[in-house]
Amino acid sequence: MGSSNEYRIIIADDHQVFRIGLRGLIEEVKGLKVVAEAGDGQELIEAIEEVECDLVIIDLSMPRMNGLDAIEEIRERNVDLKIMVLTMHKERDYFRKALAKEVDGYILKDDIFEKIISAIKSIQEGRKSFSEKVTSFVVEDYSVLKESEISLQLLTKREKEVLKWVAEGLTNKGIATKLEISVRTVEAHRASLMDKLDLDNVQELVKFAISKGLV
Amino acid sequence: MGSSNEYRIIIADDHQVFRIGLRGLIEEVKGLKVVAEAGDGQELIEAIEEVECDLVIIDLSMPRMNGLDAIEEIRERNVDLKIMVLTMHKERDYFRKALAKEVDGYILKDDIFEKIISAIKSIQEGRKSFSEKVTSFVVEDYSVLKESEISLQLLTKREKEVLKWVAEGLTNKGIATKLEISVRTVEAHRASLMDKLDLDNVQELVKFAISKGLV
DNA sequence: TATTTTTTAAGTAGTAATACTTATTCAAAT
DNA sequence: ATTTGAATAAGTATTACTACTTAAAAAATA
Repeated sequence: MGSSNEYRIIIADDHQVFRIGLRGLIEEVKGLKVVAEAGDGQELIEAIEEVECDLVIIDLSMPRMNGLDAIEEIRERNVDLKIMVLTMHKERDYFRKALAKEVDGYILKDDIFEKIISAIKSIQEGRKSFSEKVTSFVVEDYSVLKESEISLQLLTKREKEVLKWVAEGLTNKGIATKLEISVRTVEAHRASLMDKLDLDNVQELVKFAISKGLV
Repeated sequence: MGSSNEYRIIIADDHQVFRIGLRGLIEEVKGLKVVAEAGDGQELIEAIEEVECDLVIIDLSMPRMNGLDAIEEIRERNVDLKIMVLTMHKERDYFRKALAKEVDGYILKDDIFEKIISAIKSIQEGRKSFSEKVTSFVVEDYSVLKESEISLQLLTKREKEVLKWVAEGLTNKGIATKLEISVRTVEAHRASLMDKLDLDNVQELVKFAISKGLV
């Protein structure tokens, strides 16, 4: 906890109206005080340098420096500071990335403000607090996500190359010409990657390639 | 304008904190009054039925019924109501879709609240108001975007259906079975849609379908 | 160095898709 | 009432892809 008897909070969110709403709500609670506001990650870093505080409430999507980068920056400076993410993103990916940076809370803007306040209280008391709407991911992730994660690194360099061109719309013959190899070789690569990925038509190949960012 | 001498506003946004902030800001302005709040499109429709109002401030991404669908619903009921979109989405696609539904304003949550208030004033006086950050699209769109826009509505219902199943990964025979028609018919539909879209392989079909949200 | 994986390639047969064509029925618009 | 567009379907020939097999260099790894 900080130097004063009040719990000192900084709000970082790029939406001014939201900041004003949140500040109003927080300051109605005895013992909580908003000591600074920031409209982006850069401003947040500056604010932390200037004013002492105990907790940072931070949105993930902000201009200039986004929330995750800002959190990393803060963690690197090794300041003893609680971090609570308050965002609209309920996707597992955002949550996982935030967790990896060891945030103390992850609350959704969807949640009612009572939830937000109770999360702040929890963090103040040294516990962590996460929105029920995202914690379910943790359980699933430990069982399911592994397989799809490894699928790409299961392919050889050449196979990924072929896959890319297939998704781009080339025929096997076209790919053969492009890579200066035989059509039969392209067919072989294509067959083996379909086998590895357990896909059985071009459509699925295209969608897989897109989902992995190959095209 | 409504029955009272005050300009009556309904706020629809799924984030309670944001609603509270916005309500506070609006009610500081003389002559403006927030008569209802809604957390999703459904609630908004109900609110409109119950209370009289002049302007609806509406977010695009909301659960149950999203903003665009809600706007369509409102427009169908033919109530004389101004609609102002207040969203975080600056992508041209959202803006264009909102414009197509003839909204009276499109303001970003990024904007400062003075901008939001002045937009409300403009709309109250019968004008329209759009955030500078999105109006630039309009100019560009009139030259470039036309072609790709019409491409989907160029297809018949059946063709879109076939396209969808192709992208899902079915073979022509599979589609034929599913739709209870001959393979040759499926081939015909497929040929004509490829002709219309000027595409010449499955890969491009899949990507087109994805880009248009068919899959 | 020895072993495994990757990349290369081909044979053979079967399935799927395309490029043309033509043609009937039905509904909607002129 | 006539025309147009949509959905249906088939013939014929060609091209593209798949499923199986086998196998030999080349490269990476143990």
